Amino acid sequence: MSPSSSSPARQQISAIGPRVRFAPSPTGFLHVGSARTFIFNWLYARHNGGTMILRLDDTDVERNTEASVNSIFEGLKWLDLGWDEEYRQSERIALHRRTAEAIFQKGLAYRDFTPAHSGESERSGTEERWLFNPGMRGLSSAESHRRAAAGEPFALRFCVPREGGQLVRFTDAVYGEQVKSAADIEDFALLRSDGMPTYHLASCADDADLRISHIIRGQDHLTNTFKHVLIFQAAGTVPPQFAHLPLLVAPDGTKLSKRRHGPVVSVTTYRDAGFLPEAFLNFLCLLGWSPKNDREQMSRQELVDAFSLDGINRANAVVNFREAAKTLEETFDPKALWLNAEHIRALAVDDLSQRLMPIVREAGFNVEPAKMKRITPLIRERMKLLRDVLTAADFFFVDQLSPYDPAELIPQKGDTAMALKVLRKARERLANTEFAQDALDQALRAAAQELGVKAGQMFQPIRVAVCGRKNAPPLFATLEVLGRETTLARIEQAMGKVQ
RNA sequence: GGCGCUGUCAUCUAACGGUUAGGAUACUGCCCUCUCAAGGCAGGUAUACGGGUUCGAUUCCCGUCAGCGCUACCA
Repeated sequence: MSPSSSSPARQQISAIGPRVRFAPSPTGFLHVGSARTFIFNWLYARHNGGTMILRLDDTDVERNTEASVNSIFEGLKWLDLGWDEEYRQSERIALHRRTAEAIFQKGLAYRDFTPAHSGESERSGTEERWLFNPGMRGLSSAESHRRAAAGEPFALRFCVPREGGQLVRFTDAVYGEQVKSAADIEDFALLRSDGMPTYHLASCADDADLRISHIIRGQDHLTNTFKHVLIFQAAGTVPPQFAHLPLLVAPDGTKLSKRRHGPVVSVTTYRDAGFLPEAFLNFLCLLGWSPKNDREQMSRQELVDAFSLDGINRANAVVNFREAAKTLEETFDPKALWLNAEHIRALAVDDLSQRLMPIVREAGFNVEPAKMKRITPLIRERMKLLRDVLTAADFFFVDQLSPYDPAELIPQKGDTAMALKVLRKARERLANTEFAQDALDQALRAAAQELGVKAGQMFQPIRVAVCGRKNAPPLFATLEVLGRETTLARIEQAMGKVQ
């Protein structure tokens, strides 16, 4: 399950089970849409006992960066799903060229000597649709060879059959039977004029060579698939099975993009905000896929067991995040937050506690793991994000409470006098009560009765004195963890504030 | 513009011709309760529109509208 070291040398190809791949192009950080594609591939592989392959599609030297490669690994590492084989397209260019050459030899591709970025490309500016350049497609082979031999640069284009109303077809596991007239497909490039393979060529050549059995990818490739089928056939291989995934879109319906939508589309944003990888995984799975039994909160293993291509639907799914939200929490899709809270509550206390430690430490608090373990059960039902530990349990970490409004110390339907009376009583009683939940509970309730105030009126001033705010975890458990010394000191301070 | 795909509550989705169109999130109210949460209960909101086919359409067909994707020597 751990990533194999990047040895591009031919690895043992397993003949057992499906072989799927995730093939990102390293032009930015790991996008949530990409992460979901990875996840669906991984789920399919694991459910069917197959092989998960990571392939970096880095043939575009202009735009690929090593920083992007790193950030993709960073995101995938956080997801913690792993893969079985790893390749880099840039190390397999010889294969791509061989494939292109073979297609050319069969007469299924031709040289296009049109200079790159020439006036010709302005065709995209016009409303004209471009299918091919007759002058180049119709070049005699003698002429073609002559110009190539003379060193004139050319791109290699696939010669799409456009006579006789040929149809290109394939079956998509999600979108069903797909048919398109070959006449509607343009003569796409296989090799650039610098000899580098294009995405279409490299991708198909690698898929064939790596014996990929199922291509599971975004629906933005659905139309491209017709070209790919043409390439596979020209290369003399049987196309793999296809399954296209509905796209993830923003609330405005447009494709998720960093430029338009900001950091909410980056996987690391979720990590840094305190999402549990298993919750994030769960959330993404529910976008465009359904187990069909109304299950929502699912563990990694449950997802593997339940996953099936049949459950994938066809309509785009919107990630319901909010741009321009005031708080971090409001930024995320509410369902993602809810699922995260569910997963947090499903975690064992020790486990959660360990995950909380680094966050607390990074925030500058020095807390012993043993103490954290005692705090965790008090706050875990009050967290949506791991980072919430900082606001939910802050008073456990500090020596000195940050300033709060003394008015908060005044109980419901009470006054300053009552607050003072309660605090005084609490100080007295807490000085010689055992600091254990039950004992504290009994002692303070009894004290309330003696004072003739309601339990709530008794507890609130103490809570505010000790936590610095009205809303906090259950009081007795809190006091128990805080201990007598801290509790009494804070009550003392509170008394000073009311006067 | 051409080609392709899609259209069920605000959002994620279920219902493979027959359901009072189900669940979840979010929202509102009530209960529980030492506050806040969590939990329980209850509530409102949906089949884009128009035609067919059928005894019967969310479901099948056609059209309209809308959205998205592709239309690069990007991936």
